[in-house]
Amino acid sequence: MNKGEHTRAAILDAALAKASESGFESLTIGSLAERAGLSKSGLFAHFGSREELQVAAIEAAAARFTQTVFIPALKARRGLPRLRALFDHWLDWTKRSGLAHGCPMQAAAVEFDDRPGPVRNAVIEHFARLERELVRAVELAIGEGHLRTDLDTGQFVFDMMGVIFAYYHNARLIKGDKAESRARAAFERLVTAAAPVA
Amino acid sequence: MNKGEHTRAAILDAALAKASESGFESLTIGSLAERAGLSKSGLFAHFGSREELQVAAIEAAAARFTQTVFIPALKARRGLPRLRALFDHWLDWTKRSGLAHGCPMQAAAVEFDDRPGPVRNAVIEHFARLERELVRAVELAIGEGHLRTDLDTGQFVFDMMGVIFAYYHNARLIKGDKAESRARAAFERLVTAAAPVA
DNA sequence: TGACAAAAAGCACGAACGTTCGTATATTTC
DNA sequence: GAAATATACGAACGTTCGTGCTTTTTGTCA
Repeated sequence: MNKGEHTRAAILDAALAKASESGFESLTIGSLAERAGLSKSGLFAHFGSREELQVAAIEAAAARFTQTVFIPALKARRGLPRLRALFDHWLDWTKRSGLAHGCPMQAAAVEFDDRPGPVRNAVIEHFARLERELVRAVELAIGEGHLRTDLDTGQFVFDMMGVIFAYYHNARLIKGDKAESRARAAFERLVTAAAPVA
Repeated sequence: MNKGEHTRAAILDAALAKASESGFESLTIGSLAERAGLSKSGLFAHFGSREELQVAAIEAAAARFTQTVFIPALKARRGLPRLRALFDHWLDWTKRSGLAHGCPMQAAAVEFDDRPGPVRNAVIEHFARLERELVRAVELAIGEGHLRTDLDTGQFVFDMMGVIFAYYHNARLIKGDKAESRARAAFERLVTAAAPVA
């Protein structure tokens, strides 16, 4: 890896950590340069603009999500086990990837849902791909005979995302210690309701 | 109402509209003054600081939520009908209160979940009260015989909030037109699963 | 080791930030 | 109507914002 690519990666690391704490809107050139141990202009040179920096940070977060959630889940047997693995890794992916202060993608989704532009497009793209992959995983589980054949896959994914959102809300804002157990219980109820008819 | 209180209310109206669009962090004195037709200093005099302005905006949003969601729901018969009314009004409360660009409380929850201070405290207080009221509504439904007596009320509220979060995510970011029908379907499944044993 | 490219820093800019003044004009109270 | 208070204004503060330009340092390879 080049020197330039190396520092660029380091900058994005710092950017993700900061975005996890206080959102992507807090990604200012100055504060990020200080955190990364660079001068403003030195950092700025790596990205053409602040917006490009934000987009790069979104893409870095998405890549890390893939690396922390999807890739490891492939080790589980396909079907329901893999779907469970996806859910498990999704629950604690922020901890496992050093972003202990919350899911940056969710923050980005809320911050940019009404602000058209490249950043919003990047966020939308990530969630669209995430949804596609989840639907595919559910379909695989159906194919393996682990879930009902007449299951509404889109609805299942919708419900699953709701559980995740509720978990992050509870764990981060309220600091409720029951968040994880409730999230798991909710997911189990989802799976049970989608089980094949006996 | 005094002249001062009147303009203060007008400022908070503008603040809520802006926060609905682009979050509470976007509530700058200058831009808000321009939108409200005041000078920066004129607006500033109504609040001791930007932070106090943000807190006031949170409280105004919470009050409007109460007015748009809870108060009208009291007209429904207590028990399950009222719980349904709460869910219905919660789904479209942003439209019905002129905040078409999304739920400001959810935005605030994500923006401030890791930033201690008065703003965060105000957000936490709102969600704590919301949760209390929801639990109470569920308990009433149990008392009326509309829901199982052994229902885990906290879990039910957790699930219900998940549905709402998934709805707002889908409707706002993805602009999915199925968001509402899926949210209603998810809530119905929740209610069915919590129905009394026959 | 020297030449050349890449990377980082230095410097400056206009604009916007929150905040503090002093002052002028409405509004309320007597 | 006079006195007192509320309300709003405009100017300026020091700071930070994003973004250009130029210069210096650093890395890379013949």
